[in-house]
Amino acid sequence: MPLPEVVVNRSSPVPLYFQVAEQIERAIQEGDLVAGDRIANEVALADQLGLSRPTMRQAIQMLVDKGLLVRKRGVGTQVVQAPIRRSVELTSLYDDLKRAGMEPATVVLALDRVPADDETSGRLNVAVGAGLWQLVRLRSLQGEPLALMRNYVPESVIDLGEADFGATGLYEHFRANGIHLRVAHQTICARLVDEAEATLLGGRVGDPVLTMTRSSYDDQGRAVEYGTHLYRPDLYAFETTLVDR
Amino acid sequence: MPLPEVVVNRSSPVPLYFQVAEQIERAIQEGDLVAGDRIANEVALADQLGLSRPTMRQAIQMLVDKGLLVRKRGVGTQVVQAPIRRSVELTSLYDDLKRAGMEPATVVLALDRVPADDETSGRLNVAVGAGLWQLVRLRSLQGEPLALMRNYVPESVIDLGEADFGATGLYEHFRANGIHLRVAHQTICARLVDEAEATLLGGRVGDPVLTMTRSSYDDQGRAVEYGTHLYRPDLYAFETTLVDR
DNA sequence: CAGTGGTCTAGACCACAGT
DNA sequence: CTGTGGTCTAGACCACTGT
Repeated sequence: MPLPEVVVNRSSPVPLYFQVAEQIERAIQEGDLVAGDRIANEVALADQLGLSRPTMRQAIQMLVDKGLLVRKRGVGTQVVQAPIRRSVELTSLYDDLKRAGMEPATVVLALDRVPADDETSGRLNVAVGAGLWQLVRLRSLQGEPLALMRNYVPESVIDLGEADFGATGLYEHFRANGIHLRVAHQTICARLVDEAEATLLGGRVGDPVLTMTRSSYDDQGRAVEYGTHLYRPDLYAFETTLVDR
Repeated sequence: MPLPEVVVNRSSPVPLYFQVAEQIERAIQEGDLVAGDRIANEVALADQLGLSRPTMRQAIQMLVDKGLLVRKRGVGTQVVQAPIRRSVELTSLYDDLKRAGMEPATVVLALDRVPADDETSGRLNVAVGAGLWQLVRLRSLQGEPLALMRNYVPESVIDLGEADFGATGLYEHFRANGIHLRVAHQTICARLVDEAEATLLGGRVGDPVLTMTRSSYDDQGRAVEYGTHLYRPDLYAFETTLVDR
């Protein structure tokens, strides 16, 4: 029984390869397929499900890209011997926490318009002096400060004046306004907090912080957001899955 | 001129989609295609190059996955407005530095056999007490300590006793012995160094460090390596490119 | 409406691994 | 040698975007 109970619904708007990948992923997460198991070959699977081989292959490729399966020519496809973790996706911390069922609270420390300086103009591909929204937020989890976030968004991209960032994440606000993020570049490093940061984050001068800077681009390739964030390393870490392609 | 000077060599062993992707990437990096440029549609490109549409599509997909292009249905494919950076790959720091033309020096502080404890056995999917190679290295750049790396490899995977890790990276040693890494899970965080670490890294107690733990899996899905590394944040940062799929 | 990417088919041949 | 994934073809229809 190389792959139990996968069925596809051809009248669903969900792509066939996605349906198949979803069900295989669930089989892995529920233990029907365990680490090291080999699944049937692509041709047999495609035949078994009544799909063409390219479609079946696309389903498997999706899980290879997620780091759940590995393929080896001449051998077959196997489940990776790794504990179950989700891969890093293009979301904000707010999304992360909500998905985990936590209830983060966000305080907006500043929301104003500033001219682009050398740093932000370069990151956002706008002229020096161009109008930017500046958003500074402190995010806490059960009363404990977790992250201090500073974001810049060109005025030409969206009007942030109307948004309530105590209730809505920045990325959620983008999505609701038809801006679809596609690519982001992140740099992660560490340093010590200064006095102002320590006060806000509930620590002392000399505490370490994780720093993350990120530039995000939408589906037109346009830079829409640049952020510099500080995270308390005792409460947050970055997890990534790398896949060799 | 939507896509200048792409030619394919059908007698080359390099896959056609790879040849095409390579040349488009070079066109972007050399400025022949600049941020915001739209390339011709898939059908036209395939026709122009004498390829089938799926092959042309695969070439474009490769660059979308790298974060160089973005696609939008009904609109087209455009170059992302981002400064040129390489995407994170599944390599060691040693590979990174060598590629950058730097000459890192590595000192092996320890190479011995230890029994797996609770932590390492869980990370490597071996029994508690199973034999592991332990490798501790200090990496420096032009005399300046950069990273302190501790790695564990099951004895059942490979014999590390013969290797010279002053001259060869761990990943390079894997490759040379037919072990092909495919997937890795990383966690990045920060803390303060203790006294022993500070001495080795050339700093003082109270300095911040970037921490990274990584588990790597080969093309059979087998856990082959677990490492906990410390990086000096003034000399190193993690860069990642995220792509929404 | 025309143009674009998104999905899907039913084959084919090849390269590599293991027996 | 057999079986596997890797690549490639020449079409097709659909969904979405912007005019």
